[in-house]
Amino acid sequence: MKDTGHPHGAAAELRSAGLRVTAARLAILDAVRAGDHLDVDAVTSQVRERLGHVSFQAVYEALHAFTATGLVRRIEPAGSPTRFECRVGDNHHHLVCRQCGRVTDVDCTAGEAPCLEPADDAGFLVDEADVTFWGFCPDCRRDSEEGSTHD
Amino acid sequence: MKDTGHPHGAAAELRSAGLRVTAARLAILDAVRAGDHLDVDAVTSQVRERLGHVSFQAVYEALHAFTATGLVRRIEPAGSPTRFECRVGDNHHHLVCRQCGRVTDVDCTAGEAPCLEPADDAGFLVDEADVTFWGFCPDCRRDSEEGSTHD
DNA sequence: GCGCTAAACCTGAATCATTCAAGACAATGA
DNA sequence: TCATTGTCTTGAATGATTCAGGTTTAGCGC
Repeated sequence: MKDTGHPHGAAAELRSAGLRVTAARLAILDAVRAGDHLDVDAVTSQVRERLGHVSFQAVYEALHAFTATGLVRRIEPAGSPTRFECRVGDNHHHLVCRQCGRVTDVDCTAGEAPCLEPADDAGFLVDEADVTFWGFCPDCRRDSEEGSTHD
Repeated sequence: MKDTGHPHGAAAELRSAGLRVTAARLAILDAVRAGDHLDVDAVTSQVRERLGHVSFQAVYEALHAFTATGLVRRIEPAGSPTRFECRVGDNHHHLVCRQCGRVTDVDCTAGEAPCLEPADDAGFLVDEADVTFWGFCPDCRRDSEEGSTHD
C-alpha cells in the first residue's frame, strides 16, 4: 500500500534531487522500487520491457546519479554484481543467500549509523557499520534438504 | 613472536592441507602472511620479487586452494579487488578506509560466528555475520584535515 | 634412481561488470 | 524560441577474474 502515490511523485523527486525528468529515469527509479535488490542487468530488462531500447550506460549513469543524490542505495555483496534498493535513510542490513544470491532486508536493531562500534577503531573515523548476514534462504534450504539424505 | 616457527612449518601446513609443496606456493603463503590484506596483484609482485616469474594464474589457483582449505581467508570489500589475510579461524571483522582502501582487523566482541543475529532471519539459515566498518584511516584523516580549512 | 599420476604451472584467450569517450538529442529555464 | 547542459547513444576500453589446453614436476610406489 506504499505506492509512489500522488501524481508526478517520482517526477517531483527527481526534480528536487536536481535531476531531469525523463521516461528512462522514471522507469529506472520505478524498477528499483518495484524490484527486490535488482542488479543493473535486471533493472535494464525491466526498463526495456516498458520503453523499448534503453542503453546500459543510461541505466548505469542514472543509478549512479540516484545513488549520489540518495534516491536509491547501492549494495555490493561479495561475489555478486552491484544491486540497488529503494530503502534509504534508515540503516538496515542484509541477509544474503550463499546459494542463489538472493538479498533480503533486515532491520537494524540500533537504528542509526554506525549502529555498531568496533572493539578498537585503530584511529579510524568510523561512520558506518555494514552488516551482511550470510546463509541459505528458505528456498535453497528446502532444495538442499530434498536433495540430501532425508533422515 | 608468532613466527612460522619450526623448520618446514609452512611446508608441513601445505602438506597437511593436502597440497603439494612448491617454491611458488611457499612464497605465496608467506606473502599473504607477511603482508597486510594484500590483493592478488600485490601477492604476485611479492612472489615475483623472490622467485622471478610466476604467472597470475598460479597465484589465483594457489590462493583459491588456500582459501578452500582454510589456510587463508579471503575478503572482498565493496569497490576493491579481493584481498587475502592469514588470520583464520577466529571471527574478526574489518575497518576499511573509504579513501585509500586500507583494511585493518578488528576483533570480534562476540568471538564466534555468527557473532550477531539478525533481528528477523526471514527464514534464512544464517551461519555468518560479516561486519565491515567504513570510515577514514588515520593517514587519510590527517591528509584531509591539512587540506581543508584549518579553523 | 625410475616412472607414473595428478597436482601445479604455463601461455593465451575469454568473460563479466563497469567505465570512458565523443557526439547527438532533449528537458529545463530565460 | 533559443541556449544551456544534462541525458542518452554507440562503440571501445579497462580491470579483475576465469576458462582452456598443453607442459612440467612433486609425491609416491617400485
